Amino acid sequence: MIDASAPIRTRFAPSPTGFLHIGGARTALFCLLAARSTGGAFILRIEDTDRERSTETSVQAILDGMDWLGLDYDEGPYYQSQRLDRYREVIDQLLGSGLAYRCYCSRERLDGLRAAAMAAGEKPRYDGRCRDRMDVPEGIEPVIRFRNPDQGTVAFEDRIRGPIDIANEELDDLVIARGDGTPTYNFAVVVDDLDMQINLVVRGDDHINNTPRQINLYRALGAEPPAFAHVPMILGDDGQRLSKRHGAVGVMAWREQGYLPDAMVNYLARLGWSHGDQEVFSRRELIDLFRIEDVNRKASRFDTEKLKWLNQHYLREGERDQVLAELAWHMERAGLNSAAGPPLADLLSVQADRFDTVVELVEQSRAFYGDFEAFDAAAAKKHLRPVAAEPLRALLLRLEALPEWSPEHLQAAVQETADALEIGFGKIGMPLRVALMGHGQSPGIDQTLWLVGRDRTLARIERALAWIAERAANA
RNA sequence: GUCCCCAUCGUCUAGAGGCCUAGGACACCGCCCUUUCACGGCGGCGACCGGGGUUCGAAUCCCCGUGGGGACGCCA
Repeated sequence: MIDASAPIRTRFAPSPTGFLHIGGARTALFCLLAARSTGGAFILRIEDTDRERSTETSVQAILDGMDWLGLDYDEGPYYQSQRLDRYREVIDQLLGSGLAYRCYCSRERLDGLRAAAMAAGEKPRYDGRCRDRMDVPEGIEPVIRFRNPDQGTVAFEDRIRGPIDIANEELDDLVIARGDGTPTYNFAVVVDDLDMQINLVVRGDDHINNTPRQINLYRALGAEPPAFAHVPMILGDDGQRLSKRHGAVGVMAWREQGYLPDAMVNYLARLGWSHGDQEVFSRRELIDLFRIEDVNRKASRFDTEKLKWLNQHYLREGERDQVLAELAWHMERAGLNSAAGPPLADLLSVQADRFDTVVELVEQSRAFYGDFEAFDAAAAKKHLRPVAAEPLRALLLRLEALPEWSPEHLQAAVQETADALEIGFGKIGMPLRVALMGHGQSPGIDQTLWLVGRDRTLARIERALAWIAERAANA
């Protein structure tokens, strides 16, 4: 048995056949948390034994995703493709001791076996035909199969699910090496986890069925299996299994939509794991409070609405450096020049609590960094009317004379203009807002003026006045 | 089909036999705040899958059913 208080060594072992998706990211996060919470180590291993499907691009995408989320590993990345000799060695060892054997059965025969078993209402499994085969058929590259025990049951204590046992009769002699000599998944993981001294395997619950056969492999190698923790899967918004149809497949796609790494991590942590009623967790708290046995058993749905809420929270309260970095990234992506307007820190100070995502924030801030083409028709029709001309003209004079372009002075200027004309604040505020932004939505008028800046403000008020005059002339 | 897993508000979850007339969060609906849009504050709506047990007492334990998911590959 594994000492529960010993430092935990976990690994995240994705196969590079796509980007890092939500489910993988959460598994990686749980691995990291389980390890760090005990002062252990988190290892990254790339499972690329399937050369057909593994790509360099995918490896990079996974690395980028983890990097963006701040899921830093203590060791790795290790690549299975670089450990082929080691697998060979273990296979020979197994072959030598009779615990594995060569199988010459054709795929056609195997397919037939499978079909027949299904038809007979049984679980498809290899019939062991080559188990004790003595002859060596020519012209066939045999696969290597593990001689699985056919008596008894394999029992293990899942750290999340509790006790699980499966009869060996349900298992068959799995292929551990392909015809070309490369190892298959179930075998390579065992060798790797052993060599890397992993003592807790955290992975998706679709692997529960693989666990007994892997345990048999550990035993055949004379080793004690590690502890296992199978985390439930994450479903899409619609309750269906996550797939390409769900739009944002990779975590980087979420970045593009304006979500922050800390929000994502917090959301993912809370999906399938909880600590009382707490919703917001810093990374430090996550490490301090996380315990793998507190993870849920039920599959959970990914709820974008709640992610948005957390994102809004982190936009407002999150670590400034991270938010600013994401903001800068999105500004550039939106084609906006951060240098052509207020400092991003100023922008953030007034816009942070107004939007859920960085993308919305940036889109609604365009007017601070460049000119807009035209006024929003409805807003202009409602607010840029002849009655607005006088207040705007009066305000223009005050603003031109303003000694200091600060929110306080700006607020006073607008208020004084309204007072002098004996009109409500809104009678001047709304036309001004449309004049400055092109539409009717913006932060408080003082902050809007502040962010737009003196030169642009004066020019835009004049432009609005000209527009009003022209419209009156045409009427 | 066979085996395995799962099951509390629409969603994420608290709950480890009495603290539960089931708590929190998101969403939704009101009200308040207000120069727009938001933020925020207050309040509301809203769930223990069904049936049997066990027990003085069950959301919590057991069994069956139902529903969902997963695995059955020379993929991982």
